[in-house]
Amino acid sequence: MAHTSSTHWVRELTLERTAISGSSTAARVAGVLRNYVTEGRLLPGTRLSEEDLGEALGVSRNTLREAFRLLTHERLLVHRFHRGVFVRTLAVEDVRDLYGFRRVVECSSLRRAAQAPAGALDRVRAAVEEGEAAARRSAWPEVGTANMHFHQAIVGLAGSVRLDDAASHVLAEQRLVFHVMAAPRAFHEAYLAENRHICDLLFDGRAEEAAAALERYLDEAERQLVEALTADG
Amino acid sequence: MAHTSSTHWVRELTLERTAISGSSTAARVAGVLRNYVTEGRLLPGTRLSEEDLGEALGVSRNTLREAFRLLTHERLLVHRFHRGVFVRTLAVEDVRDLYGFRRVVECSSLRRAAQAPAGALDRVRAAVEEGEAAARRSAWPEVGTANMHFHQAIVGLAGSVRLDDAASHVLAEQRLVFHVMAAPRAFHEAYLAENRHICDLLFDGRAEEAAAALERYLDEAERQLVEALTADG
DNA sequence: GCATATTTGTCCGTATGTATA
DNA sequence: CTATACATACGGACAAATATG
Repeated sequence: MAHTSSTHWVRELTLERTAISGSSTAARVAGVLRNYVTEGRLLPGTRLSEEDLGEALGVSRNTLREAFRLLTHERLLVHRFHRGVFVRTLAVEDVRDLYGFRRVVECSSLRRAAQAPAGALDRVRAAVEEGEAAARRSAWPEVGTANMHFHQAIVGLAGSVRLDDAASHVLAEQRLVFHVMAAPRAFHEAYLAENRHICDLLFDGRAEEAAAALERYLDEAERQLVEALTADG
Repeated sequence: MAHTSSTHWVRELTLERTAISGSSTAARVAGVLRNYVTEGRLLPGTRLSEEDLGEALGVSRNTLREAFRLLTHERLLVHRFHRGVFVRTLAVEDVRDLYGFRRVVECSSLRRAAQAPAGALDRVRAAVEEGEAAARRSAWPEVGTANMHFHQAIVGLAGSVRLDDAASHVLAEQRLVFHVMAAPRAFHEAYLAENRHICDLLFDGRAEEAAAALERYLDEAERQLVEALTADG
């Protein structure tokens, strides 16, 4: 029986069994777990028991393992042989790596904004406004989500779905480390004005300045996260 | 029974059963299939039957599906719901997408060469020399491989393993479309001098010029591939 | 260090739903 | 419309490795 400790969060898991749905069961299970991880309800280091989870979600071990594999490929989970799967724990070098990726991809995408596909620029502005609106409502988790949309929209300026895809994985992984910030509100809030500034430069056709601003922005965010990581762990 | 048409290539499949080997069975299966795809022995559009392949390789369907997932994640295979997995067929828009990714990632990595980690620059030069040596031996497939190493080394200048990873998938996917070139020798040979030129600019500290040269290079390669694709497809 | 219990790794058989001929 | 072939998903079995006492 479930003697293991991690029974709290398992209990509240549910899987939408509605309709036939185009996607597979494993994909839906992966979606549920992905939300739990990115929303911080499943913390890094937690072990995901095949038996407990399978029972809670009402799926077989084989399908559950399929969902695990999907999330392992996205780097949200890690698989240790004969020991199980765990929510990924990011180290300092992982954070540096993530920002190295983002500096290359996001800044370069900004510089190419002049050749951006139709509608891509508008999605950048929409993400900025989404964040500002959420801040006015004091909905801080949504501010964080809007911030992710902003950066995803910047990558979208390059017009490559493969680049969008790689960026979305990196941004999801990024959420594994946001929870170390003691004051997430202040952390995300500070970047609202930065996003607006970059957006305005972009619509002014000053792509090079926008890219430079974003680079300073990413440097600062990396510095803050590394500091928080080394402080407590 | 094997009534399906695709029995020729399945027959010659073998899986190294030697030793315990550090890697999993699925990883070895994926390696065998990856080689078949990148070497052009398994052509785009071919369906991979779970039953036939599992029997030929002597592995269970579960293990085989794991291998399929690995290769699907690399975009070498596509998975159509309830229809099976197929060797990916690239369309013109895929080629444009690939080069969109490469323009952003490779050119931006070149521009950051000044902050490249130790040894990264040397790996660029080594790849250039590897290609030149292979050309002197008239080993054209190896010239193609060295060319991939060159571009991978350029991305390595950015110093992000996640970026390296994304780039390696894109470069592997690129091989799905090389087979449409009627004269692969001429295609790869033409870029040997370009690689050397970019490498020299890089070692001269003229990163911006190197990035501009690479951009023209990628534009030209894309144009050639699109032309070849629209001609016969 | 040893013996036991638990968990994962691998594989099989089968039932059901879906697409194609 | 029927039949066939196949992927999807489940449940069970046993081996192998790990964790626990």
